Amino acid sequence: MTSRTVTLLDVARAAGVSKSTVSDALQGSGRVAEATRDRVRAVAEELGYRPNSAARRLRRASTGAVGLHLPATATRLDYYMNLAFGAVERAQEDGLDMMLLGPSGATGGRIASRVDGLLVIDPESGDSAVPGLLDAGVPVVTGERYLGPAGGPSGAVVCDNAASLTALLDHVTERGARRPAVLAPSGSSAWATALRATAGSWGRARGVPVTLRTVPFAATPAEAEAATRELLAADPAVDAVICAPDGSAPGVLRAAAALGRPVGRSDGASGSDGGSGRGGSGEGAVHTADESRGSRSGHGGEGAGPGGGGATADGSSGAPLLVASCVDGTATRGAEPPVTAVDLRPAAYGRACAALLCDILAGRTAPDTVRGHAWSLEIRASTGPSAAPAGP
Amino acid sequence: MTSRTVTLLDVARAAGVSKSTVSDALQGSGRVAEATRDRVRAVAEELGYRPNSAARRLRRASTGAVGLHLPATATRLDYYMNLAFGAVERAQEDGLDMMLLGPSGATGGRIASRVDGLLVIDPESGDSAVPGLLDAGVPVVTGERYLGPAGGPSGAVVCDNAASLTALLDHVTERGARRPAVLAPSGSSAWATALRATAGSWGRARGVPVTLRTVPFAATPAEAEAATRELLAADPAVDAVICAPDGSAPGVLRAAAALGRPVGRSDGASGSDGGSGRGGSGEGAVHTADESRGSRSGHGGEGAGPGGGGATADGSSGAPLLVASCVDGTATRGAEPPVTAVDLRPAAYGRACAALLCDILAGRTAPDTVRGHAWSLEIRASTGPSAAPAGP
DNA sequence: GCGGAGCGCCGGAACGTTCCGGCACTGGTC
DNA sequence: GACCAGTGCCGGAACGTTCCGGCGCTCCGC
Repeated sequence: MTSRTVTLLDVARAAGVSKSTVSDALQGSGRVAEATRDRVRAVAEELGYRPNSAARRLRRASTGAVGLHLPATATRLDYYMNLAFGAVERAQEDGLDMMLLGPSGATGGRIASRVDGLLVIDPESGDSAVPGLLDAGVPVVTGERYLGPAGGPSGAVVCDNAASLTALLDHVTERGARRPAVLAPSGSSAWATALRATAGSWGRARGVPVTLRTVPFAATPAEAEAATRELLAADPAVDAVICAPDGSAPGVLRAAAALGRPVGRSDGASGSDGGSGRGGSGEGAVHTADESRGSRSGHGGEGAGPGGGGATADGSSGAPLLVASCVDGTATRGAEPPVTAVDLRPAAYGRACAALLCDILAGRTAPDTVRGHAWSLEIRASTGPSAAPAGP
Repeated sequence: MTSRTVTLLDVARAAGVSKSTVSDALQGSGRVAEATRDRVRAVAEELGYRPNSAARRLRRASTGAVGLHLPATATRLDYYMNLAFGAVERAQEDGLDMMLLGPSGATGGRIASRVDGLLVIDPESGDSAVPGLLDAGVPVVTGERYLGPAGGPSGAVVCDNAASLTALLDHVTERGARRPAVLAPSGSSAWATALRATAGSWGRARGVPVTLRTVPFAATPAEAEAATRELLAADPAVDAVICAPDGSAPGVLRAAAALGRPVGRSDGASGSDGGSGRGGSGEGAVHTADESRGSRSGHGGEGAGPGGGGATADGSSGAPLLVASCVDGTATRGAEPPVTAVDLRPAAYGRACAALLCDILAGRTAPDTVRGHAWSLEIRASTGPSAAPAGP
């Protein structure tokens, strides 16, 4: 309160050494006797010395901060919130601050002077801020690859989205689905692109018709519901819906309910408990409602051909529907029934991105390193009896 | 690429003036002839001069950045994501960067040297990071008041939570509810505290028993569901549930469904459309079930003893239930039926907080200014026929 | 006893900016 | 014609740190 701030020089005078020695002692660098080092540390502590970061940065020519860019459409998705906090936490371990960059990214030109590196998550080639970020002159790590015209070399942390969708498709097939459909995200992000491609290739490889339908990158439940309704109206033989966007799975469930399609595997003889006391989300809820709907099988989605013919003519109304999502989150975990999903582990993903950037900045790894990030399949009631009853 | 960075001195030499003149010319300060100013500007532009922020900050003793602290439990809530982006956007307008502070806030002591001001959102007295932030020595603006031991003076942007819950209670009463219940958040945030207090005082003032039940600050749908089940089991006469936490409303709806309580107003003679074609979430779902409800007004109160005695013994099962939420968001908008909620307008709230901080930093307003933030009540199907049919 | 190696510490010199005092010059006034 | 006010520009001095070269001292080997 009295004196403004306490500087290196103050500590030096108090400790009876020069400012260089104080700097060396506190930084751990240079050659300083252990006794001196301890004394300086004690004095600094006592005086409440805090290094002036602006001065340090000026001298060291590094800002001590990294920037974080998220997709503009992200504001609805808790996925990115978790990712951001994971990244912050990891960056902090390396003493780096995290600047949250606005979606506009209008500060493109001068961003390089304020951060040492950049984290660009799910870059979309449609995002006008991205190119400026990619060659801002600082190391960049992208979360998922950038598919637009490349700038300078940049690291990346990628998920094997083809594998995860494949796992999902394999899973529902194993659980009895014969005609899966995929609600794939639009847009040009690597994630969206990979999912659309995989939906097609998986079907061709397995000889199974996969209905592909495109929905917005950050589709709302209502949009997913509408898409599902249209999907099922066009082809009632569809017996599994894998919906990609975060948070939209409840819409699929609602559509299923409205159309009288029970969700989950039919043979899962889970006694419908009549609300047994407290706690965890019971399974119940899904009960048939057999109206005979006009069950004409129109010519379906854009990707798929006319699909596997005949056989499904009708009578499939009321048939069970398996539901799964490509992104786990509050919505899938909390849905009724809980929805099988690929857990991308966003916090860990954020950590991984930050870790790679830290490693690059510290020179511990090459600036164009690409690392993978593991996902896991969370099997829940929406694709059959879950492995373990979900605890509270 | 050739020469490293272009400095003020480079511009000065190129323009044939001194560095002071360049500085004055570009900053708009000082006395510089208009012709010189233009020339310097042109040269700077041509050379691609970017001021070194570290040097500027060192000299000016300001960092050009503000910190943002969010509740540790926030990672699930898109509310805070929206708020954060609103704040970033506003700060950017004043040329300020936004640093995302980790939930741990372990960097407490030295934070003052890295930011010019702090935004602390929904500070909870249980959050150990908050006190350190509040007297970090820089101006602080809190989103909602901090109820713990106060540090230095700080500005605040507050919502009238008492008024919004009152509006909600008034609304459900007007729509026929006689025994509302509130699922109020635990914890010591101003928001939670106000809601708990208002639930009690509103009931006392109106002579209406209000059942108060506490749920976690960031309750999951499952937790809200369990709470609602217990609530309705203990007192089936409850005919409206107002659930506070963001994202948890679907749980209330599920509990209602499981207990056979239709959601919405019974008299809302909305022709039950049989799923008319495409798009928007239909209203459906609400169908009468006119049993005579026991309409006695027990002595409610927050403590809620064993609940209103007799009279409600039974028979009220199947009576309609009104549902509303204190926080609007994806979950309430996308629910089936859509849930009436108080829209706190998080992005605007974030903007308002940032705006106040900017004003304080710029000396445009006193450091302990308190401003209000307006909310709006979004009436939807869960409390009766919505005013306007929800568009897509 | 003397040269050299190495250890411990020190004194500047940057880093790029802003700000303050001051200098030269112009033009008006008594 | 001398003085004064005002304008336009400049030079240096900070801001607080890190880094580099160097200086004295101790200790060892021959």
